[in-house]
Amino acid sequence: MGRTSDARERLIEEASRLFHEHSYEGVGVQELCDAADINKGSFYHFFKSKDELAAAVIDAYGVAVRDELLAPTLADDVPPLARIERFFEELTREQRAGRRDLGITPGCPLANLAGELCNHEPKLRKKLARVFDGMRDALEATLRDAIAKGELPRGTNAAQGAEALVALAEGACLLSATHDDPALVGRVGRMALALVGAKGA
Amino acid sequence: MGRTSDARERLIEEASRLFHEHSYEGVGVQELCDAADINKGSFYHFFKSKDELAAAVIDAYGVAVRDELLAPTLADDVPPLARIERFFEELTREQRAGRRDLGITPGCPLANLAGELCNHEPKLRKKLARVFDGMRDALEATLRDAIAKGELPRGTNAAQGAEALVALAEGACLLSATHDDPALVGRVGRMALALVGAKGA
DNA sequence: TTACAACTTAACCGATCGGTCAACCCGGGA
DNA sequence: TCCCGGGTTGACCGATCGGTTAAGTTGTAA
Repeated sequence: MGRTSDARERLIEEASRLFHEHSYEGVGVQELCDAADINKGSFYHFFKSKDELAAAVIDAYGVAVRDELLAPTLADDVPPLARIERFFEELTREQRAGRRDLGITPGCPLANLAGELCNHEPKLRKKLARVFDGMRDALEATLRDAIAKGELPRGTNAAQGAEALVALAEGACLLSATHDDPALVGRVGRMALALVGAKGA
Repeated sequence: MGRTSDARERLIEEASRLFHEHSYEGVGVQELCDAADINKGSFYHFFKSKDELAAAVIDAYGVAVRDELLAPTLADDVPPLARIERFFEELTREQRAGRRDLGITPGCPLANLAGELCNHEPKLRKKLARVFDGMRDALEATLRDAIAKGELPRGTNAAQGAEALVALAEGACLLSATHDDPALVGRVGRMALALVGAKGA
């Protein structure tokens, strides 16, 4: 077995799914092992605890957010504010897809995990915070671009605007999951431009 | 024992605290009973399951939100938009108080619970949705008042604005907990008026 | 060919999980 | 006085919890 077996990656994949479908505390190590088709002993060969698997799952979420959400939607092939709109449209699409595939509106895996873990696992909490920071930074750069291109007033505070956009997006996903209504993200997203001070919205 | 003993209420109180400090799945029935100083058998005299206790906890949250958050902050002793500002200031104060008392920024108990439960307990999910609806309705009424008093343009969509405000508030609480930074709610809250279309912000 | 490290296997640990049970305690109405 | 019913008690249920252990089974490199 010269190269790393894929058992570890299967574990991370299945854990991402199960943590999101249920919750962190609601999924047992045995269930994770069954899903990844490995033995419990192997689990503890790859991860020294369930927490450590959660850390790996959060890292994987971070990569997915960057590569599958931020990079495509905030790419500079369209004007800056249109990227923000595209960002929220993609969130809406994900909620709709989740609802189609699972029968329920899933919400944001990061937010759901954050709500559960923020009060008792400082290490995981900080890891989640760093993923949110990545979202904020990408949105902030987009807002700065919008200011530079005259789409937003010169005085606009890009840092605070980006922070508020992340809050709006995560809150919208949470509400959309709670109401089982993917369209809620779309409605809220359509107000996002007003939040950062765009005139037309 | 003519009147209902207070064991049931102690249980709800302690469960509100423990579900928030840890999480729903992360707190066992035995721990709940210890905190409320009752026997496990008594637990199942008052509630036929842990789920049913959670339902009672959500109801209690709903009352607290109405009486301790919405009623005082959205009272009409100040102009409508100032009430919205007061609403977010109160959220900030709660995060700060939580941090002082518990050592961590707690986030919103509703949001944390919602993130954990929305994907597998439809009955509790709907109960949580109704509490969020209460927040939205109160904010919507405030926005309508703002429109009537000329603080917002006539064309403002109060319903969607209120929905977005709830998303913004819950998202801000979640981020503030994740970053352990109560001030985040304040910063985001200061942008709330821009979200609904106020000019001055 | 041997040796070692990566990996797998399945039995096992004490603790805890959500939930049940039958016995009991005790105050108020008849 | 007796009984009844809300409330309490603590032992108990099988299942599962997160985690450990020791003995294999590999592929690979010396």
